[in-house]
Amino acid sequence: MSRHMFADRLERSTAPTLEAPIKCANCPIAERAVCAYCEPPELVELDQIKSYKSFEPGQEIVGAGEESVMVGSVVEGVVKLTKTLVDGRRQMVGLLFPSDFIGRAMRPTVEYDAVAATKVVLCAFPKSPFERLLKRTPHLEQRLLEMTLDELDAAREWLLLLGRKTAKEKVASFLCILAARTGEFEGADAGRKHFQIPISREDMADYLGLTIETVSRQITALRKDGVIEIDGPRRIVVSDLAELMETAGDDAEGGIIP
Amino acid sequence: MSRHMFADRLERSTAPTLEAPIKCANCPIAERAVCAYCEPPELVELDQIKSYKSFEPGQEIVGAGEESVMVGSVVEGVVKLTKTLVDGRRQMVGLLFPSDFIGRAMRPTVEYDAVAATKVVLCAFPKSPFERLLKRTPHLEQRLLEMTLDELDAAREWLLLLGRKTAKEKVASFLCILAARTGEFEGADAGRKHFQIPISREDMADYLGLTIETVSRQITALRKDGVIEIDGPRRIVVSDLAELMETAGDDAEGGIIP
DNA sequence: ACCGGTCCTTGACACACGTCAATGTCCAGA
DNA sequence: TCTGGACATTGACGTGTGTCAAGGACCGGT
Repeated sequence: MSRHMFADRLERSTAPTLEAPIKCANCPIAERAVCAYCEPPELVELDQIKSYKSFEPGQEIVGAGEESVMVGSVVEGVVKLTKTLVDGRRQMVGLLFPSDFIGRAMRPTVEYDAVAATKVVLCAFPKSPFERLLKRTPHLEQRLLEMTLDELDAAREWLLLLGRKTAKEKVASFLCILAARTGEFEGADAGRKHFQIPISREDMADYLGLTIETVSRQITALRKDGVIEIDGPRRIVVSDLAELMETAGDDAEGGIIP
Repeated sequence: MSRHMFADRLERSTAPTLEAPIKCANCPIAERAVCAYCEPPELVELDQIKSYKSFEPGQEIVGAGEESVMVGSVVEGVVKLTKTLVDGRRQMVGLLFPSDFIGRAMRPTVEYDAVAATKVVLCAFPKSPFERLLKRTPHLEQRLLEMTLDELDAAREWLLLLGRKTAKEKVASFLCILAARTGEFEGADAGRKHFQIPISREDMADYLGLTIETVSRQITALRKDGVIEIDGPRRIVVSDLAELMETAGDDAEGGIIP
């Protein structure tokens, strides 16, 4: 995934005239707010205050307790949000993929650490003008509300996972979520699906409330069960998606893959 | 807490004229939307579609998978939101107190069971007219966004609790949260604080991702440590709030009690 | 007062997962 | 090619919490 690939995708497909909406790769905020036919002034303003920011793997984007000054969208890469107890125990509380909203609109401070899990490109807006724009642009506010509701739904599914699932179910659930979120960009044929795990075992452990050793053992167990195949620590082939979902413990019709 | 107490609190303090805002006890939706000075038409409409609904302890308010037809506010009592795995393991994913929003605006179905944990009174609005109103009333939508953001913050703190805290820390954290949410209505003097636990041990276990036996044991342990005193299973006296928060594992300055 | 049910507490034991430690794999840099 | 470090896997063992079971406390109905 080279830098010049990013550059390509970030090119606007059209100029920001009032006649045509702006295309902003993987940034639904800019893309949707920018509707030339209903609110021309906002469109240009939002486009003008946006900027792209890049981060290396492991680099901190913003830390817990800091003042919230930017909001935006993930354009490329994966961002992890984590909370840490005084003695160092860490729990992931958010995992953001391209097109996800990042930042805390309408809140003064950040309550978690946001760290790049891979190379990351953000489409960022300064918080104050974005909020002013938000108040004047109902359909933008509505869009933000919908994204927040999505995150809340995901968080509630996550609570169930952390509180009541076994280690094996946790790992299987995580792979299901990954298959749903990243698999769309990769191969899939008749129940088989292959994709990259974009984060380390340590990050998986922080996501699932486990240790890296347990994560590793459960992945091995799933391989021995014939549910997945492994090609290097980061490359997964799901042999039978239905069986993986069975192992994850959710209802078969449960909406993991919408 | 008698029925006639509810009736008292539900009385409108003023008539719903355009000159004076409506008071709706513990329903910030109706109370805030109803601002006679900025949006008179919405105010009257919101007041006209609202209705009060009562539920007995254990009664289901709405079930997972059902169509979402009502939204509203908790006026009296405590509502639990739970998710259940196919084999019956249950996890609480929300615990609503008076003034909390309940229901799923902008979503077609409900993804969890909502059950009255105590006697409950809701201030309810039919979903469709409420949503239409929402789109025409930016400050109402903004209010809903803020409440959703609050819930998301609480959910993230909850993820940390479920994923990384010990049983003792979980129970202590829960008591801290209760002290913050219900203690305001009860006694408090110089570090000491007493309040009722409004839910059963089973509900606590579902909240904390534990079994009732472990919850019971940890409460006993906290009592033996001298952190709390017990007067019947539902009545708690926090001897030293600072020490309880210490036991909960959060940073001392961490914002459990805002 | 007595009974039955529900809720809570306490104890003995089991096991899933954490902890500690060793080994393997891969890759960048010398 | 060798080496050091980061990351992942595997094994042996310990422990926190679940499971199973018994008993206590309370409450409403008869």
